[in-house]
Amino acid sequence: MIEPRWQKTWEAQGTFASPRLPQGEKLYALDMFPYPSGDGLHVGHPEGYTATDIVARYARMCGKSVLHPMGFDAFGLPAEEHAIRTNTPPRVQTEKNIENFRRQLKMLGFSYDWDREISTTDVAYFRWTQWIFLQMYDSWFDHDQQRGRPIAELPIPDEVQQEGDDAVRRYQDDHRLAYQSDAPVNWCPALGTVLANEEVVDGKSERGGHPVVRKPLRQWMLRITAYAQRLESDLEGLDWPESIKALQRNWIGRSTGAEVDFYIGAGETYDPWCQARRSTGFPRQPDEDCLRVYTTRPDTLFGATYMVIAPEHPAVESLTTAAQAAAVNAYCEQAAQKSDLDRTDLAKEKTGVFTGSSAINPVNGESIPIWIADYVLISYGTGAIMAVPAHDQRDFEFAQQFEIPILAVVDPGGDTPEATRADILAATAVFTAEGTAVHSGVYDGLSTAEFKSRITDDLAAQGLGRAAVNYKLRDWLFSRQRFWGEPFPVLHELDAEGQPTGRVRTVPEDQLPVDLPELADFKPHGRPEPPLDKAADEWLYPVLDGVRYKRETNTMPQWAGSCWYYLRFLDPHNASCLVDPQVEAAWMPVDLYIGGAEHAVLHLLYARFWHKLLYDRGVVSTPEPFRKLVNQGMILGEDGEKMSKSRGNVINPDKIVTEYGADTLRLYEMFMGPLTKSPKAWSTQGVNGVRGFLDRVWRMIVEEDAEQPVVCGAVQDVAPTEPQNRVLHKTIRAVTHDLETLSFNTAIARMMEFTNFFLKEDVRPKSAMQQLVLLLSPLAPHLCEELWQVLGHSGTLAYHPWPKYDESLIAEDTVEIPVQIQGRLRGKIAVPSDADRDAMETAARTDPKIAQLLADQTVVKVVVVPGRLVNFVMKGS
RNA sequence: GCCGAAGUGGCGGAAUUGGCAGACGCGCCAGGUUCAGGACCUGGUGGGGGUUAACCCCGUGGAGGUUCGAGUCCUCUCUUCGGCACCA
Repeated sequence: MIEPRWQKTWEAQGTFASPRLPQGEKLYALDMFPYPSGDGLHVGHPEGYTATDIVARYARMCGKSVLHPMGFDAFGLPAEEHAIRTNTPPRVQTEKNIENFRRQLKMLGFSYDWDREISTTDVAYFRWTQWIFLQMYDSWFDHDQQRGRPIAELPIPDEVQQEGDDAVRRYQDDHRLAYQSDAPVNWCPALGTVLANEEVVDGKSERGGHPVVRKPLRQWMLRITAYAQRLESDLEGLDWPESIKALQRNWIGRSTGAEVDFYIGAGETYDPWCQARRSTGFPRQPDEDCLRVYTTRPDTLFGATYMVIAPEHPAVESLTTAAQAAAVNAYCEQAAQKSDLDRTDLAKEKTGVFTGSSAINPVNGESIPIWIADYVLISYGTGAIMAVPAHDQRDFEFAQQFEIPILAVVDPGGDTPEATRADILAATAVFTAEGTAVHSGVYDGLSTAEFKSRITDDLAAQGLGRAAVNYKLRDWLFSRQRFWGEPFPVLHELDAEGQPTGRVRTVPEDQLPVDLPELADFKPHGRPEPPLDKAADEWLYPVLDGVRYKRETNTMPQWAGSCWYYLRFLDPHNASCLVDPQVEAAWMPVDLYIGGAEHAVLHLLYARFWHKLLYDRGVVSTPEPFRKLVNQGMILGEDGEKMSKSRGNVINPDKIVTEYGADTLRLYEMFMGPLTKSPKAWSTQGVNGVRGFLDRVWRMIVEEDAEQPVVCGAVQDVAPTEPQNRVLHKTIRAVTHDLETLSFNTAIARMMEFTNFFLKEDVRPKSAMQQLVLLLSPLAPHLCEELWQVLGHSGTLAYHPWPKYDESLIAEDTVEIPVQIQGRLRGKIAVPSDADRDAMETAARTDPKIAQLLADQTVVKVVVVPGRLVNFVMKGS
């Protein structure tokens, strides 16, 4: 077997070790590192990995310094579940799985620099994951400068300062990029454990089908929303698929509109309030006697016939009248029980309850009722809306349900596909698009766009509103109730009774890492608190500077380790910092990042967020980590269905390598179609075809049936003939171009054509054979190294200069040109390749067949494209 | 509902970006080789018509349009896949 032999050679000689710093042009080619599952490598993995490997090998032959690393994203739920099931430490199984993955990756001949291998579960690695968390904790976001800054630089307002140190501390805590908050968890009493979202199906545990309830728990959040603006606008400069950018933009969900305050005080105090607002302007925080809403359609203010606040809105209590109290309490309690899913998917009918109070519409002074309904989310905008039923689908449904008046204030100007103009103006149909204002006082007749900007300005002048931007993006719930994840480097201070004081202290940097404790067993302890609460006291209760603490027992989510692994590859063994700044500046950004589209949003957004914080804190030198991103397509089974054990259509890479070889697997996956095409169905016949091609390449160069591989007789040390040179140089040109554009399928097709041609040649110039071996080597490295040796070379070809093509050897003396009449193909002529228009037209007219067709016809126009075609246009066309 | 991607032979897919549609591979057909099977080699292979020759017509999901010329550009439309989905 030649493949394992070459793999050993590469490893023994350190062929693919990257230099600490690049010399000359650099290429950082990165794969999305895998989660080492117990099932081993899936054929989807080698697809992207082969693509980056080809690019990396090609770049080396072009003289670039290449960084091409691999590692493992090894924290995760399956290992934890396995540990619970077998009561063995998760690290044991994880390391077995990594070993298997490493074996499989090496078997495929990827040119990784294995000295840089990392796993997110390495203590020496997650030490720096914890360190980055400390940077988050130590940062606040300066909205004026749009960047994260050290918490020490946070300006403290005087009134806070006067309240004392505790107030200052709380104020800082409220501004940190990592902060604590109560967030609901999926608590399953029957299993006695907290479940991840993916372990909950229809409100029941995936395993066992036990009921799951939502229970608030103190957890860590990351303030990713602070970076929403930059995460969106910086997408523009990235060489990413537009579809992925669209997905991220959609996820960030920027919208523009206005915030407006509705007065909720007593009617007779409305005028003085308005007066006061005119002088004070729009306050940063709304005062108690108003309800602040966010709307993208301030132009529909005149059509607001009621308001809605979320059940969790702080004003619920004060707005509820005695008569409504019972109904409101019941409704809010019910809403609290529902999960987000229940509130969306299952709620076909709008629900809500009247508070008994009303507010005053600032544009016309009219009083409108305030309702509570769970179709308004506390987590978006201000948690309160003005409802314009005539021009919002949800409000329309709600108003119909509860018989609230509907007033049309936007004239569509004509019938729409859904409704007539008359229905819309009569408010019996909803219209949500833009139009012309009606029933809007002095604003009547304005277009939606004009109206929006005009009324926003007017409200701002009166101190009643202001332009505002909102994002769908939410802060990132960053803690998990798991034992197989990075511990937080955080300590909770305890008082003399052993109760938490509420003060938090971070583990000093020089005491990192905080390693995971050894657990006696892995069974759930039956409480919603994290499983690490079972750890031994010496881990759980450290004493620092004479103060006793309890460690944070939440762990970080799996995303944490993958947020920055691309940085550690640059300097994986550095014990004194995350990455040497000189090394970072030399290698970053990642030039090519290939992985599955399933990470389009979360991983790529989280990683960009972390990178931006590290950029703001001076750890990295680029604002974005991944310059070019490519998503490989999904590979389906032979039946065209997604591969799964239950369907029995899983293709095992080990089996393919055993039967056909690694080069065949690599080449086949690249030949299946465009890299990014998705999905692609596996075809064993296709694998066979590719194997046949590699066999023909071998036979083209090597003597068959010889004891030892020797160059076959047809391969001779002679200069190529003119046609041979043409094929050779065309192939070099096409393959070079195709590798640059990641069009591996066509590159392979071009080399097949080369092979088909030269197999028929009785004499095959050795120089041409060598060039082909070089061209094919990034794709099928084992075979090509072997052929290179057979052709008489001693070392590896991995750094041999890439073949160059000579345009003058490609050019033909004469070319065949299609002749068209009325745009239809009617004949072909052979002309000198440099023939001018006149010569081409003459040649076409002289062709017997064309001449006959042109006889008795009036040619009104002749289109001649030199080197391409001749087209005669007749009268009457 | 909104956003995005894609529809080309029996199949996977090419087409230097407006210039000979179907490269290359699979499959299939015929022939060669072989005890046989497989492997390998040679030739053919979009559909229809034709005196089976020359040649003609049709053809890139569908309908229009722009152009001397459209798989490629524009408008409308259908289908499939992926994502988001009470975000005011």
